[in-house]
Amino acid sequence: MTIRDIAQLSGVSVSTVSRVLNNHPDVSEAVRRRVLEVVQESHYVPNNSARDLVRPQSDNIGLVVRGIGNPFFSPVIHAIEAAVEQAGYTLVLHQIHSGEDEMMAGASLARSKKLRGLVLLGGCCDYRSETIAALDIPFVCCTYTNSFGTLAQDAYSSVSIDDQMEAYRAVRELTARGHRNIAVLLDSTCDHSISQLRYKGYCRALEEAGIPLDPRLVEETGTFDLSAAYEGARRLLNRCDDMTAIFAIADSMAIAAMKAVHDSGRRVPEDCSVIAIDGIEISSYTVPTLTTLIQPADQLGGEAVRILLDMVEGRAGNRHVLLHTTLRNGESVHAPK
Amino acid sequence: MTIRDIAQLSGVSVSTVSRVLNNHPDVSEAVRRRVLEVVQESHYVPNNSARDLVRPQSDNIGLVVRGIGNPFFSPVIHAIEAAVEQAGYTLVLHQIHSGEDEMMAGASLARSKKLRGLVLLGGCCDYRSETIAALDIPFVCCTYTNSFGTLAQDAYSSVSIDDQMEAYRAVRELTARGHRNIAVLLDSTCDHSISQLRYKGYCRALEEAGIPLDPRLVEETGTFDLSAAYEGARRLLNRCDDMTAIFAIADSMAIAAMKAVHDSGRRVPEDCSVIAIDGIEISSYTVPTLTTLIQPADQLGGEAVRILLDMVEGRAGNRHVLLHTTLRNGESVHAPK
DNA sequence: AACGTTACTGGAAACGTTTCCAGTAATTCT
DNA sequence: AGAATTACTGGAAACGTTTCCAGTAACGTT
Repeated sequence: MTIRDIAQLSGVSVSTVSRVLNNHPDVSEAVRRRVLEVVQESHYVPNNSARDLVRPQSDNIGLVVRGIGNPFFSPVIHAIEAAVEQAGYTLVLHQIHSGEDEMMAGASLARSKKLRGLVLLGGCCDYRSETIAALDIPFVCCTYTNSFGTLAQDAYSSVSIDDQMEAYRAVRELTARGHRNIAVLLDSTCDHSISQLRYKGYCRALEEAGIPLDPRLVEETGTFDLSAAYEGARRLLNRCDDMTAIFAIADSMAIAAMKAVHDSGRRVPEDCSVIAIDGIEISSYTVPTLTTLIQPADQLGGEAVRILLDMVEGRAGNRHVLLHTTLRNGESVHAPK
Repeated sequence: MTIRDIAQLSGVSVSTVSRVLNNHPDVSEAVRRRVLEVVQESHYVPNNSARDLVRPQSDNIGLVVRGIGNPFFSPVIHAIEAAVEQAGYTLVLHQIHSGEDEMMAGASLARSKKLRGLVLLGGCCDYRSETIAALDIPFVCCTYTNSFGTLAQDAYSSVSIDDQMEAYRAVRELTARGHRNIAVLLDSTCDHSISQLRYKGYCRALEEAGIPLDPRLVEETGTFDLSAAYEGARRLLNRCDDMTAIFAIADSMAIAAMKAVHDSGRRVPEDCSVIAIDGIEISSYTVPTLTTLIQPADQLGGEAVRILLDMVEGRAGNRHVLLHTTLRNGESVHAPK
């Protein structure tokens, strides 16, 4: 079933059918109705490949995400999709796995799907100029900042929270209450990641409170899943019985950590406070509820798309936007005994 | 940058470049290397649209999922993607929202992307023969059974747990321990859904235990999110102070329910037991851990793809597979006081 | 030496659209 | 009435691939 069949069936030319399908003005009402009718009853859907092939540019926006399963990403992806659709574009979603390079995946996707722009979600940000050059469409990084200075900042956009600063704020919630033996639970799925930035914030907060950095209190899990976080927290609990608080760099890790605290016979928050950054839905339904800095997920996704489309449609150049978290005062933080 | 440029740059014809790119045998080693080299350094990626357009059939398998955010789907999607990729196909993921008809979305996707087969995840299963006919490629439904008899069973495949039976098993865990005032927490995002099947299992278990069905103990939430489940559980708790157990039809709802129980001043499981079906990762990190029937998510996804590819490649016809859950004995179930 | 194979390569058609250009009929203007 | 405009329609090229077919050169065989 092609456009030619439709043309034949409705007794008009191929061009006319095309015009009807694309809402071009120059077609009579009678013909338009007739064609639409035929289209309807023959279940015809235009072949997207042919369409994309001939159009000078597609309406495709790519989203490359590392780990769709990450619960924090759910609302972000949702917001991105909504914004993209609302603007009349189509979202092409591509997941990448631990080994892959998201930049390469993005470049490949961009060429093969003729993308207008690209959103990168949850990647490692160790891009170099050559890599960026390989990708010659506008792109925006979501959920991490470039604070390492190795990137060509003016070649792309970003929108994220200030990971280092927010981590600093989180840890200050603890130091302000008098905690001094504060552990940090990191993940290390990639080198220059969010994890490192948040770790820096942790260090700064300690330093400012005059607390020396104690390597025993730093725990880095190899993979990003709950069992790894749980085991990490267990090691911390075994190693440091003077620890009074844990800063986890993600809500999901914090949930695992709270469980580990509980299983060790201690209580959250009386014996050990837990704080995190993210604000996923489920963390306000745990017992106790998690105290965390909520990332504005909707805004993150929405803003990312807005910035990207500004670039795509030539309204504005690239820019870097920082959003702020809001503290949710749950039940998992307390002054130390 | 097209295949013609590559041909020019490497001094061979377009056909030859194509052959190199598609690993056809009839090309000399020297030429192959030369072409590959040029491809490499010019970052050339074939245009997928053109490719799909000309090939008699694509390598695309579609996945239409209702609510990517559902945590239970994460491992299923992961398994599906892995299996599809492993078989040399490409997964095209499409999310649909509450209002949309997944069958129509699937049909549209199928035509426009030239899909070889389709996986439907988490939809409502109110298909009629006409609708199925509109989609003329093999498809497999994942995560729900057809127990309503309204479907043309031999027109498609399915793989899922026996929702009614497993719900029955879950509730029997409660009746066997002596519970008699057992509530059920349903969602109602679509009419003929998993929810209804699990509800039937609940009814059967009660009947078998000689417990009359009490409508006060049936709570149906409008939407599928944690806050709705939480509110539903709260209503139950307010309404029935003789209730000693809750059967939630999904882990995530159960987590919200446990929170509601806790917030009402009662304890899980001493005052109120909670059991569910799903087995998402996080539900074994709650306090207390959730007792639930674990669905074999990996197997579900893997089997779905296997069945689908059997149909696509003509190795076998359609079939309906039922998988079994395994009980995870958590801490959320106890005998009533 | 002529021939059939084999190994490789190039030309060209085809896939299903969109869009530019040209053409026709109807309508309005002078 | 004729010219100019308008409203609509059809033809054909183009998009970037793959693949069929034909062609050439080198090689072994009789």
